[in-house]
Amino acid sequence: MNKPAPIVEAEAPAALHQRIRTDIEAKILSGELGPGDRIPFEHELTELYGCSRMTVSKAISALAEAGLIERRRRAGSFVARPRVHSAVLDIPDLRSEIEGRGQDYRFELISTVQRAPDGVAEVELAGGRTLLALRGVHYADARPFALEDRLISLRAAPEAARVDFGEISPGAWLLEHIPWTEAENRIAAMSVDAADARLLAIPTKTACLAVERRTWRGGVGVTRVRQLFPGEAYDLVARFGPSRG
Amino acid sequence: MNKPAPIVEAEAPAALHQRIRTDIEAKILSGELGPGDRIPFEHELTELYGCSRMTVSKAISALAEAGLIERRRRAGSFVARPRVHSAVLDIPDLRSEIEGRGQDYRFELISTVQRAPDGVAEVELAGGRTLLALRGVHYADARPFALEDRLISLRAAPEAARVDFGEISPGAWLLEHIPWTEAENRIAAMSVDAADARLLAIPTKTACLAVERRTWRGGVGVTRVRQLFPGEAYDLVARFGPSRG
DNA sequence: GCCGCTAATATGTATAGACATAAGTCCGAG
DNA sequence: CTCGGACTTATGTCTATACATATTAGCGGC
Repeated sequence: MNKPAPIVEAEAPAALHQRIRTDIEAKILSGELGPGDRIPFEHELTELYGCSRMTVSKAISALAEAGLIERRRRAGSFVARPRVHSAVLDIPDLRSEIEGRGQDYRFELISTVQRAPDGVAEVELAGGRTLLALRGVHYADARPFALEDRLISLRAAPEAARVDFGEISPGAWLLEHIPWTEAENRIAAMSVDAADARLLAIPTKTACLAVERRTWRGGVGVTRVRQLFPGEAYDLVARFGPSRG
Repeated sequence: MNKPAPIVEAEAPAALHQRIRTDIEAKILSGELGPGDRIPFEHELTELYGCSRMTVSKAISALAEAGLIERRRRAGSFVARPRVHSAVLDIPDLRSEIEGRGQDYRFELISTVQRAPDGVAEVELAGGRTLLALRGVHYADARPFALEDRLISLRAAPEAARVDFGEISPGAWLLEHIPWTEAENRIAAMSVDAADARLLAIPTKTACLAVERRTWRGGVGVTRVRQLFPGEAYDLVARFGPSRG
């Protein structure tokens, strides 16, 4: 869990535009250039590095796209000030997550029904058709790891009606057959009720991490899934740096 | 909380390289081009769009950097297959988050001590010096919103010893004075103990979302903060699309 | 068949020049 | 003094060209 101090300043990227980019990036990250400071004009960097403006521009544009700097015509390029703490969150596929720990993975289907929509999210998912509703438990070795409640749109994935989700977990099947292009994740904490607690083999009212994910493919709702993780057993790790802009 | 179906195909970005980029992106997101498929060679796109290779290259390189496609010399460019569910998580500044909801923000400092390190994370943070330890509550209007436990490295931020954190919340002060360049966030669920519950004005053992963040600046530990949110009152939202690679 | 050389090919990087566009500056007309 | 328009400047986009580099196909010799 320790963080190795990154070696900075040492590497010399082969490509010049990348060197320019990392040079400036280093100046910003080290604090030598603070938010609001102007970085040198393109024509100054052109002289400094003895290269053409395209090369400099490529470097600075990349930084701009990464949100580190802000470019303003006629004025110059400025170090952006960080706004929100933003991080990349990996929400792993449960099977690979569990097998990556050297444990056996198993998905046990508890129930599966087809039903008409009866809620806002359901209506949007269904698009006038019925929905597939699944409930199951992901196991790591013999221990319940997560409880999953899932709705699948039979409009987006008609084949889902004929799949045996006792064989393959719905997440894995969907990723293979109806990959999503947009997603929204919500993360909250909640106490498990008696029924869920029994399925997870934990005491009632244990604090659990609830992850709800809704996915779309080209604007059409594909699935909505709620996964409940016993709080002590699991945590999500998000890595990385500041978003600016 | 509804998701408006994105209008695709309609917009025509001013810049040609962006149009090429969004064209290909659309083909990938719509599924017309699946993982592993080869996209047209640069020279083909050059003809298709009637432009120079630089322009095409810029578009494809951007897609490659975004992880949507993979480029292989001599072979061509291929649609990358998505690997993990990855999303951008916004962890907002609490003040702006609360004020953005039209509520009053207030930070109340409960205690502040300087102490020598006594744990792994603490030792790394301290770097042989003492640490500043803070405890406080973020309020939205008159209601407790989050409980914060924070360690600040006096090596990375010696000025912190002289700051009145009753006036400005530590997070805001740090962001202003010692911005971080790397961070690690952990998210878990837990039941509050009696002392924390009293500070948050909630029943003991309520499920809470626990967010722990450690930040560094150029490899030097800056701060470690644990924030406890009453589970019902708050959730984190992560947006966006698949990470590939 | 296997090794190593050569040739072909697609991408990677860079250049110099051109014109477009947005946004300040400055000055003159009213 | 203020409102517009002309000028200036820095970035934004694009071209045509050149050479570098990685990877594969194919061929010749053993």
